[in-house]
Parts: sequence; C-alpha cells; structure tokens
Amino acid sequence: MATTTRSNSSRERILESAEAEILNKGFTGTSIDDIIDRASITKGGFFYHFDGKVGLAEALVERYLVQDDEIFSGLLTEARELTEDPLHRLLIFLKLLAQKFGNLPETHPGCLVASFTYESVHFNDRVRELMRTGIFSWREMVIEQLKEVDEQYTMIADVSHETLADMFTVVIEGGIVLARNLEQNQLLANQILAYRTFVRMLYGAS
Amino acid sequence: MATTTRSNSSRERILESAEAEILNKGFTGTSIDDIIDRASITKGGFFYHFDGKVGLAEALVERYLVQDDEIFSGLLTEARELTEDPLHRLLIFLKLLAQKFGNLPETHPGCLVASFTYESVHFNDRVRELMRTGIFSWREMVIEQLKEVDEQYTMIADVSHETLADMFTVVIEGGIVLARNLEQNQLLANQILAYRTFVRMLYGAS
DNA sequence: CAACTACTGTACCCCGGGTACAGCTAACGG
DNA sequence: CCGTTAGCTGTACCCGGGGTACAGTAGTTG
Repeated sequence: MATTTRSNSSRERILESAEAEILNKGFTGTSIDDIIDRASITKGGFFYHFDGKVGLAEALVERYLVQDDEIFSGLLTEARELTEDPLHRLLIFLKLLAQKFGNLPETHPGCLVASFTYESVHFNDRVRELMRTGIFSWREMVIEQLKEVDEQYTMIADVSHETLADMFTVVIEGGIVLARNLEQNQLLANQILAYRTFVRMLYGAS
Repeated sequence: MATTTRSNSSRERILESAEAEILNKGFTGTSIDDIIDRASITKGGFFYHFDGKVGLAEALVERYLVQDDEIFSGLLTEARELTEDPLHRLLIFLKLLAQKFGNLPETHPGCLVASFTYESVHFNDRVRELMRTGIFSWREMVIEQLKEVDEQYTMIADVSHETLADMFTVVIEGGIVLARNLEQNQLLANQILAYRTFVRMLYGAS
C-alpha cells in the first residue's frame, strides 16, 4: 500500500479545494463542480476518490483534525523549548498562536467544525462523531497543560479545568466569526490574548 | 400603513419557519419548499412577501437583530432593577443570561449571524452589512456598561473595552458551537459564567 | 359595492447537483 | 513485454430547487 502510483496528489488537491470552497460557501452551497474545477479533475475522478459528497465530508473533517493537531503540537513544542515552567509555557503557546493568527495575510479561512455545525443534518453519524472528537481533543490538549500548571500554581477563582479548556476553543471559534465579518484578523488575535490574560490572572501571575 | 388586514401572521410564520430550518440545515441547504411546508403557505404566497431567497435572508437578519436586542435589553432592565452598582449590574446581567441559556429545554438553536458567516458569498452587501451592524451593536451594548463601570472601578489589567466587549459575543458564538455539538446547554452557560468571572477579576471584585 | 390586500393553485422553465458507468492509459509486477 | 490494476476521463441521465407568471378568490376596508 506504500505505492500510490502517479498521483495520490489528486485526492489531496480535491480535499484542499473542497475545504477552501466550503469555508466560503458552506457545504451545501458548494457544488461538486466548484470543487473539481478548482482541483482540475473531472467528476468521474472525484467519485473515484470519494463516496459522494458525504464521503468527502468525512475525509475533510479527518484531515482537518490531523492538520489542526499538527499546528497546535508544533506551537506547543516551540513553547516547551522556551521554558520549563508549565504556566509560562501555556502563556507562550497562547501568545504564539495569537501572533500566528494575527499575522495571516488574509482573514482566517474559518473552522470546518464550526461551519459544519450549522449544517449538521446533511451529514452522517460518522461526521458528527468526528466533529465531537475534535472538540474533545482540543479540550484535552488544554486540560493536560492546566494539570501541569496546577502542580506548581494555585488557581485563585473557581473555574473548572474543563470550562477553562473549552474556553480556548470557544474563543477561537467565536473569534473567527467576528474576525471574518469585520475582516480583521487582529480581533481574533486580541481575543486569544484576552483569554491569555484570563489564564494569567487565574493563576495570579503578574 | 398601520393596517395589516387579516394576516401579516403569514409573513411572520414564514420568517419563524425559515429561521428554524436554516439554523439546522444552513441557508443553501434549506429549500423554499422546506420553509413553505412548515409555514403552511404556498410558493406564490412566499414570493408575494419576499423578493426571492436573498430577500428572505435580509428580512431574517433584520428580525433576528431586533429580537436579540429585545432579549438583551430585557435582561439588562431586570439587572438594573436589582442594583445601582454598574459592575454588579453587569455581573447580574451575565448571570441571568447564563441561567436563561442553561435552562433552555433543547440545545440552543444557534445564531443566524454565525450561520450566515460561513455562507456569506450567497448573500448581498445589505445582508453582510446587517451582520456587521449586529456585531457592532452587541459590542456597543457591553462597552456602554464597561464605561459606567470604569467610573467607579479600576481595571487591574490591560484589556481594551472593545476586546472585552467583543469577548461577550465571542463566548456566546463559540459557546453555541460547542454546546450544539455536544448537545449540552450547560456548556454555553458555563462559558458565560467564566466570562463573568473574568470581568469580575479584571475589576478586582471579590 | 368597489377596490385592494393577501393570498392559493397551477403550470412551467432552466440549471446544476448527484449518480452511474463504460472506456482509456500510464505504471508496475511478474 | 504483456496482463492487471490504479487512476482517472467523458458522457449520459434524472430529479429537485430556484425562480417566474398569472389567473382566480376570499376577506377587509373605505
């Protein structure tokens, strides 16, 4: 299975095109023709790779979660190299993320999970399950950090790890919506930095 | 123009049905037939009231912003009756909102502005302008509160009024996405309460 | 009672999304 | 060097949705 003959890039090109189109037009609002034109492939080729449009949706979410994980892991590693302190590591991670989002050349393309949330009836259980998986994995990523922080710091207000961790995702999802409407990436960055301030204050760091 | 003869309720019924359908299926994913079936009206009747689907979208956002404003104004008035202190008023408002959302019988139906954000290309400038208007009005509502708070309290960290006000909307938009996916309204309530904790800490209130 | 509002019902067009499948071709394995 | 297979292309088809166009009708108001 290690071989993929001459292409395999076709499949990837379809996914790439589909994601870009869908984040602008929505899933139902994106036609297969839109996608295949952009990906320079034919309709037949599309159906060779995917089991219809819902099959494409499955592959898209899977891919999205993997890519997202890579981005977060990368920034987390970067932060880990800069400090041993778990709180500062988390704060650096958030600052790096804010910078990354604030410096995007265009407005943030959007989150596939959020997009699909408002069209969820068109998918199957597998897609909906994958979306939940994504939300849980983002939650767990932050909770892991918070656990380490709690070994050395004390939270000065009562916010559960789960809620504080979810707030990370919430701020990004909500921030994207506002940033896209106002065409202002800095708004998204500012929201992440505000969340960062909240975390910092909760642990009484100056 | 004060008269609306026997009905006018038809137009309202269409808007009601359309909003409900669209929040589940997305705008493009909702057919006019879906809407008119639910509203018990005919296609001719639909086109009598609206200038096509995009015309409906305009009316929907207009209506949504008015209704939303009424809800927020109502809770704000309620909070105003309970205290004179601007900070506590804001904190009570947030608690009331969290309670309202947490006690919904079903998962929160969703925000039309967020839904439309991921399908924005299908609308016209007027709709997109209305969406921005909504975001600005939510921002202004909170900024007004913060200004009054600042007359009596001092913020102990540097978060701009604009960013803190936007965070209100951000937390709701993001909270809705997570709450819908996990079918758990309390998550949305918890996010609003976490935001409330943040505001409280920023002003050094115990 | 005339005129108007607020519809219903029907009939129709066109486009494009979704599907199916038959055929071609480059590459690889034996 | 030839058969098989992955990776497509091309074509043909159906149906549903958006949108239009009226013609008719039943209350409502002046």
